[in-house]
Amino acid sequence: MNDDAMDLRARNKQATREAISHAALRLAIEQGPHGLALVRVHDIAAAAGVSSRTYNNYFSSRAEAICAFQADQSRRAGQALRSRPAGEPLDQAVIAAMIELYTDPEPDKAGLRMIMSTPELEGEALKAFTMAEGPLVEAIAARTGTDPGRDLFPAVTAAAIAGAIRVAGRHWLEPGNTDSFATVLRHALSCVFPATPPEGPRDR
Amino acid sequence: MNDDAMDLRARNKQATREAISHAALRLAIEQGPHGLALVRVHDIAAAAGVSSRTYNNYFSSRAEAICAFQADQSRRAGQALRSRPAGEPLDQAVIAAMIELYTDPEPDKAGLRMIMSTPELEGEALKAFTMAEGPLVEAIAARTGTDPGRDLFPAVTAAAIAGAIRVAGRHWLEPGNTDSFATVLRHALSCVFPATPPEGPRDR
DNA sequence: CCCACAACTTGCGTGTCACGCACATAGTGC
DNA sequence: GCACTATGTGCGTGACACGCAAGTTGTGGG
Repeated sequence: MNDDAMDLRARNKQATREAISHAALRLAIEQGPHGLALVRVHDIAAAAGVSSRTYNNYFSSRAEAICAFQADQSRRAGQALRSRPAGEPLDQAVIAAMIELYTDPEPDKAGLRMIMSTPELEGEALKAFTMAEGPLVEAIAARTGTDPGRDLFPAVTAAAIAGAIRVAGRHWLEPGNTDSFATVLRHALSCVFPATPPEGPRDR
Repeated sequence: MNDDAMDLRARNKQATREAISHAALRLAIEQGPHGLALVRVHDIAAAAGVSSRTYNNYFSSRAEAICAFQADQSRRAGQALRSRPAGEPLDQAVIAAMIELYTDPEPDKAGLRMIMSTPELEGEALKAFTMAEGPLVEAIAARTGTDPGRDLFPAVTAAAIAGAIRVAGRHWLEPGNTDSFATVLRHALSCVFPATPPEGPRDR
């Protein structure tokens, strides 16, 4: 995260990666959901200032490059939950952590609309949201004292959270909606926790 | 579903579609998760008895063909839930409907392992599971008397259910597991409904 | 300060793929 | 039986993913 913590090589690599994914998303937004096929690999690479071959060293498909930002954000979900106070109940911790992660800053509506409403990107977008689950499972298990290998609760809850975030994004993009993303996300996550989950480890 | 309800054209089309997807899945399983690149479009088409061009008229990627069966099953989720008795509580209806849909017959372990543990298929597999959500939203909304356009509960719950089914599949495939899929699925879905959802329409 | 090594970028060649187009064939309804 | 439409097929084209080898840039030891 902090550039000073990496050597020059790692910083350059990170910068190249971000330049490519940023260029890919920008060009995709320019063409809109229906003109994705017009965004050539050559154009993305040129816009990022690298060769087409280098683009392929970082991403193996346009979809992967376009959705990279979303995927990176999802990867931070576990860390966001872990950074909440230890005593905080799971539902409150999850809601606070996810709102902080996904609304700082407010998501780019055009970018989110691009990756969530383009059929060719659908699979990669789902992968991006699903990437939050792995880290979340560990964080939830640690907070609730359950064993993710024996108890399905952490994995199911993580999947439900990721699904709620996705649903919140879809709802936020709808034309008539005027609420902030934080508001929508809070409502969506509240549906995941209608009641506080049971105390201590569960049987099986 | 019933062939007699379709004319000859539709039956032939359905048969071709199934022949292609079945051949694709079979060849993929033969090569295993690591040899997916060796399964050529030409081979799939030949195994299904059609030309490569026809294969492309039905599916636009190998992943789509291989995961077609899973996708078709997900599309029936809404109908499965609607076929439960009207008075049955949501949680019981969902659990009964999903167990019936996904364990009749017991899933093919090799096929499920193929689509769930092959990186190149990950996006398409997620799309396949997510396809259950649309029909489920309508069925849940109808059963709970909520408006899916105003209330996020049906969509979030549908996403949670689809996620639970996916988690159950992953857990069922783990080496040490000896339970039937119905058992695993029941446990996973129970995590989605720790308490009965509130009665009647919800605010917002 | 310099040099050997490792990491990264780049150009080229190859095999595969998705898809538009035009034509052949099969099913349908009058 | 006859037009009409839907579907299957062969061919050609443009794009892409990736292996390979050579050039370039950063790193660390002497």
